[in-house]
Formats: sequence, C-alpha cells, structure tokens
Amino acid sequence: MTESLDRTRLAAWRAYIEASQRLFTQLEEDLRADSALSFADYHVLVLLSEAPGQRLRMGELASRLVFSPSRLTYQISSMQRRGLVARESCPQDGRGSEAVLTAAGLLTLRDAAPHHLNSVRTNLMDDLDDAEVACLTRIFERLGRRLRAERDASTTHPHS
Amino acid sequence: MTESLDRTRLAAWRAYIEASQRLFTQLEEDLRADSALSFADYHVLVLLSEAPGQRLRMGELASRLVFSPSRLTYQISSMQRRGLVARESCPQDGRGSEAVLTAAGLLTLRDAAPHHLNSVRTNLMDDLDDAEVACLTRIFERLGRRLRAERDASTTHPHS
DNA sequence: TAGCACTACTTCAAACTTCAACTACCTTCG
DNA sequence: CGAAGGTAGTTGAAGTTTGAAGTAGTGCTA
Repeated sequence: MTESLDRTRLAAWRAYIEASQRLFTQLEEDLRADSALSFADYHVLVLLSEAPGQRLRMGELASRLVFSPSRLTYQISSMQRRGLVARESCPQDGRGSEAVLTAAGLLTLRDAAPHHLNSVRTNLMDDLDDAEVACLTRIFERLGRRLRAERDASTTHPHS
Repeated sequence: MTESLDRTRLAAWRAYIEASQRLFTQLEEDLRADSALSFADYHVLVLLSEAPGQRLRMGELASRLVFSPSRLTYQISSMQRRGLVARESCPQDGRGSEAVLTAAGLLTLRDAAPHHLNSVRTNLMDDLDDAEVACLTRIFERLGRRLRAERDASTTHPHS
C-alpha cells in the first residue's frame, strides 16, 4: 500500500461523496415539501408495493434498505402509527414478522411518486446523457453486487 | 411530466442509491474498525488539515460538509471533547467561531488516513477502470457544481 | 449614530439511529 | 424427546440529527 489512491481517483472520490450528499439532502427536502414522507418512508412504500402480496419480512426489507434491524423496527413502527403499513406475524416462522402495505400507504405512495420521480429527474437525470447513464448503471450495479456478496459472505463465515 | 423517468434511468437511479448506501455503510464500518473516528469526524479532520492555519469558520465547514449549522455545532463539540479540535472565536467577526485542528487531531488523522484510503480503494476504486473513473468524476463534479449553485441561489433569493 | 434588518452560531426538545442486551422461536443432534 | 446453539426481531439507553427559537454581533441607512 504505497500510494493508496492516485490523484485522479481521489478527485473522483471527493466529487462523488460531496455531490451525493448534496443530492440526497435535496431529494429529501423535495420529498418532505410535497408529501410528509421521508426518503426512508418512500423507499419502504416502493419495496412493499412491488412485493408479492404487498408484504415483506422484516429481514428482507432491512437488507434491501441497508438498514440495521433495530432501525427497521423503529421505521416500521413509525409508519404503522401513521397508518402507512401494518405489522403481521409470519405464519411460516413464529419468530418473524411481516410489514404489509395498507390502502392508505398505497395511496400515499401514488400521490408522492410523480413528485419524487420528477425531483430525481430534475436534480440528477436531466443532466446526464445516455452514455453517462449507462456508465452510472454499470459502475453501481457492479458495486452493489459485490458489496452484497461480501456482506453475505461475512455473515455466513463470521471471521476473516 | 408524462413519464418522469424512463426504465433505463430508473434502473440507474436505483443501482446508484442502493450501492451508495452499502458503500457508505461499509466505509464507516471500516473506519470505526481501525480508528475510533466516524466518517464525519474524518472528513472534518481532512478539511481542517488542508485549510490555511488548519482552521475554518463554522459556516464554511458546514457548507463543505453539507451539514446543518446545528449538526456542525454538535459535531465540533463532540470532537472538542475528544481533543481532536479546538474552538476559537473569530477575531474579524464577533459572531463567528473557528474550529482549529489540534496536534492530537492531526496525529489521529495521519494514523487513520492510510487505512481509510485503502478502504476506499478496495471497496470502490479497484474495480473501476480509467474510463469509469473519468466518467464518475465528470458526472459528480458537474452535479456538485450545479447543486452548490442552486443552493446559493436559493439562500440569496429566499423565494422562487 | 441609533435603529433595524440580517447574519453566525448555539440551544433545546423531539425525532431518529446505534449498540448491546433480551425474548421468543426454530433446528439439530444426542 | 430435549437441551444447546442459532436466528428473527424487539427493547432500552446513549448518542446523533433536525427544526424552531434564541443570543449576540454586524452593517446599512436615515
């Protein structure tokens, strides 16, 4: 490990984190401005709406959201209080529980989605040409696949 | 706004947020594993170490970190308690204060930096070829520039 | 040069996140 | 079967983040 990151890659890294922070902040702000949902709320609603039976196990949801178990418990409790989801215990596995999308949750999502997608478009995508979109997809799909795999490996074999 | 985001761009967006979440989580974990610093702590130390006089105004620091003022106040207080930075009131402007890097802070940074840069390299950069690095830089430098400009404009002219 | 609007930062309470127990249930192997 | 050990999710305390309100100092302008 002589020079860990060359000048070019360091610049790339810095541009990426700074702009990403700004982008996430801006999207969160836009979302709250026209929907009473946080980014996390929105993402939970999207995942549930796409799941078969509009329901997902807590663990599955946590791993897709990249949330710790306790963070997800809190998140779902909060959404349950607001009537966006319900919690049901899992019939196959008595330890488990599932989050289920409610009718109100679905309506809220349908209301919020166009605004949010529009915000993603104007804050990020409008500026990218097709080649850039392709590049972004390639980089981050590969990265996501690798990080997911590494995480799975490290939970299966708890030590290096 | 008929179809806000085409299929390709939606996929790009999803890959980007998911992988970014995983990456940030992993980097944070690596950083804590060998340094007792959070990602925010590390970033504060980097910015201060590069500033003239190794000191920065709170506002400047907040805007570069993309932190709210109160979040920065808390962050700096916490680092001050741990001896990483000191707080001095600004001579030019009696309202302001500056965060100053301490000797201990600098040592801590020098200790942590190689590990952290290595983690950025292995978790992200090793997988990218030069063209991808160039693409990443171009996309995110442009994005950062635009978001920074928009934020400035909206604080100068508080209403649309 | 006094007043008024503005800026820089801090504070406080409430909401959120983490981390380390803890509960309850499943699994497997003697 | 029935303990031992693992897994799924929750809880509680401590730490962090937010957002609104507060404090103090600046700078324009009349």
